[in-house]
Amino acid sequence: MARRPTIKDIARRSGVSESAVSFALNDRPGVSEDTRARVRRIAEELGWQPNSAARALSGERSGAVGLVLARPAHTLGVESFFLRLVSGVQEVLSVGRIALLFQVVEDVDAECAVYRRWWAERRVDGVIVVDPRIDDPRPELLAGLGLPAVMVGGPDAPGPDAPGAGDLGAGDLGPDPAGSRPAAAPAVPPARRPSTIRADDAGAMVQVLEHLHGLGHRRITHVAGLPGLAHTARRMASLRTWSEGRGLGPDRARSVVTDYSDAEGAAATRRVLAEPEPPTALVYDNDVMALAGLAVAAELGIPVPGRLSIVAWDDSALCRVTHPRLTALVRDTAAFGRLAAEELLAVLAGDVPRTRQSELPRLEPRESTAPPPTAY
Amino acid sequence: MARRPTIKDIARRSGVSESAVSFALNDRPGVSEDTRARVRRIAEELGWQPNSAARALSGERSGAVGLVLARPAHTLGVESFFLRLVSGVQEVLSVGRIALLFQVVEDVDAECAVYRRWWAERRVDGVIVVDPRIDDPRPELLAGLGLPAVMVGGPDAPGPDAPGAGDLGAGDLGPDPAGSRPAAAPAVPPARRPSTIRADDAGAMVQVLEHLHGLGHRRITHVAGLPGLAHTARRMASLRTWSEGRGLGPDRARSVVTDYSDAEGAAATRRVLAEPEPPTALVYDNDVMALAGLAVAAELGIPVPGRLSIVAWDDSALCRVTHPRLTALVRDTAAFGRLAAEELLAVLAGDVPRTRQSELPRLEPRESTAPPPTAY
DNA sequence: TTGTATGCGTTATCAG
DNA sequence: CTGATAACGCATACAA
Repeated sequence: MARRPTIKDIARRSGVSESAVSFALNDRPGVSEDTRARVRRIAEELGWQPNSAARALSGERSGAVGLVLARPAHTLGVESFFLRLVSGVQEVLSVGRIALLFQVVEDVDAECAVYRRWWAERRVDGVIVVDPRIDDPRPELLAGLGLPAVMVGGPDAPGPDAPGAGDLGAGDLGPDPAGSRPAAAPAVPPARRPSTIRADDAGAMVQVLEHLHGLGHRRITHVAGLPGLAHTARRMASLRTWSEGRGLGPDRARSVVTDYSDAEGAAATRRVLAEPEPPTALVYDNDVMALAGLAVAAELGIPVPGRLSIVAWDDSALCRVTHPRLTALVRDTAAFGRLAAEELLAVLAGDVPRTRQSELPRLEPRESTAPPPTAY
Repeated sequence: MARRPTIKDIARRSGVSESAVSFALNDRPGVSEDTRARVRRIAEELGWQPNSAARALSGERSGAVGLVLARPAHTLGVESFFLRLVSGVQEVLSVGRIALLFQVVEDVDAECAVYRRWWAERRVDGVIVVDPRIDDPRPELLAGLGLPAVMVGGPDAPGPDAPGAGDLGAGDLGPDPAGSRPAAAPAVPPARRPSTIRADDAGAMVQVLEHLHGLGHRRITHVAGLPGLAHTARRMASLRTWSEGRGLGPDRARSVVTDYSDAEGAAATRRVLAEPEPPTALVYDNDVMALAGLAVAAELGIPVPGRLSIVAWDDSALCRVTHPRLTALVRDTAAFGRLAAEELLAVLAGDVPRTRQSELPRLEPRESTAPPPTAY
């Protein structure tokens, strides 16, 4: 590989010392404006860029953040969401010349292993964590490692956001880096806990339900995603609360869980539509399942929205290419990613981890929702 | 962040020198089996991992490869393909503990800028390049930088694969790292040109056309993707060659280009179906457009496959959730990614860049293809 | 077989 | 304001 210019080259060409060059290039005082300008010009000419390894070695900063996607192999409904999220994340990172390390793994255990490795190798300065779970081991792990992190789509009701004293072990080798589970780990100072970007799943669910209720629907089924995910739980809880408030029992409004796949989405649809009193409206936790549901309805000869209304959680091109086009919950996923990246940069800059709220999604009514047949 | 163990810690604990530890850990001769075992045990205990920055600095290797996705904002049809590709890439990289740097940018110019920056920062040891184009500036650029690369889905007819002598300039600072286009760059030694992983688009296209022709179709339209992409050109050329061989003029078999979006896919479908002698079969270059086309047909009251057959290039969950389910060209995208990663590792290990062929895709007939009405 | 001495490119700490 | 000099953690050529 062709040789790349170093600070030494610049120093030689500009006739000053290496440290002067370093100062000039990093906007530090201790160098005359004249010299600074000249050094910069020469650096520019030579196409110099700081060697990231050298900088990391001396500066304790790798200039990279990580993102791991644990996906259970056959589940691909979240992809569109995911790529838009990453795109937003990078909009923010790239201005700070921060690189993104990306890894796809099979499950959360593997994900944790990646975090440990990245930490031990000093590969990343922080991580963005997606798909928060119930009893999630990751916040503890990351806090224990002292690896700054942002949980994307964190809990609706986070613990107290205590600003932080508390320094984790000036101790010797960190918390058992090779070792087993963080289960027995001691309580972690709140200041090192990951930040959280909250999506208002509860509010969004109410919005959807009110839309359907307003149209006259009284039998609604929520075809939820993986039950282990925090946002699934939040949506289900929100539905329960809402339906109690509306005086609808679990026979009228309920959630059924799936693994997000088209197969389970279709199966769930078939099951509930075969009941003696089938729902008149279905809310799907992603676009792929909504499509699968629509296909099942077509197959059964059930007109949408004539006899069945369908709502997709999360919009995508898919929701607009069906016939009828799907009513969907639209959110600005790239903005979500930007917010997460900004928060991570803030934490890296020394801010106390905190919880931030993203915008409430907007329900976009299209052709797949209408009053139920009984309303006529 | 908690302190991480270094080689020095291991040396102290095991009572040998740092270099002995280094030898032991890197499987180099010059250390007794006894010592090696002990050192390893202690390293394990301490949870030691090599500091990637230090290793990169001394070893000239960053232990990371890069992948840039230039996507024109509203185009998201390739996503499913892309994530599966990345997943396959990582299966291979992760065994070698190579990290993947991932970046999403707006266009090819920005992509080139990323390569230059990564090169100058020594961020990556090599890159995987996707979406080869006609008159692609990237191979020249990468060859000039001396950055090992693999083009995924490269040309069907690559230049001669000359094994390589030729060393690019022991020259001073490499090829104009800050500078403008590689246009005026001198011819690049073949040995530094990127490797190529070929997908047999031509063969796949013939397969699709033969399937349709066998069913009786004589008016076929290929709704192609972005015309600037090499694989689009290959598919179009293949269709032309095939149709000439079959004696079908451009009024019977032809390609129309789009930008891959559902909108243009739908528009193209509407346009061709409105012609006096509309095609009886449509081949779409991605799944999203195929879905859009299906929706248009539904809207126009044209039964599929009764009066119109539809084929999707690239399978995904989407093709299985429609009604009817879409006949699709299935390829093992993860295997494609694995192959690309293996080739990159080989080049990094010193192999001469070469061209490798991935498996021919398989056409999976489903419910969207049938004989045309005129065949009855 | 083992320990010592350098270098990798930067940043940071000192003296001048 | 400037210029040596020492880290940072690892690899390696060389001496013991």
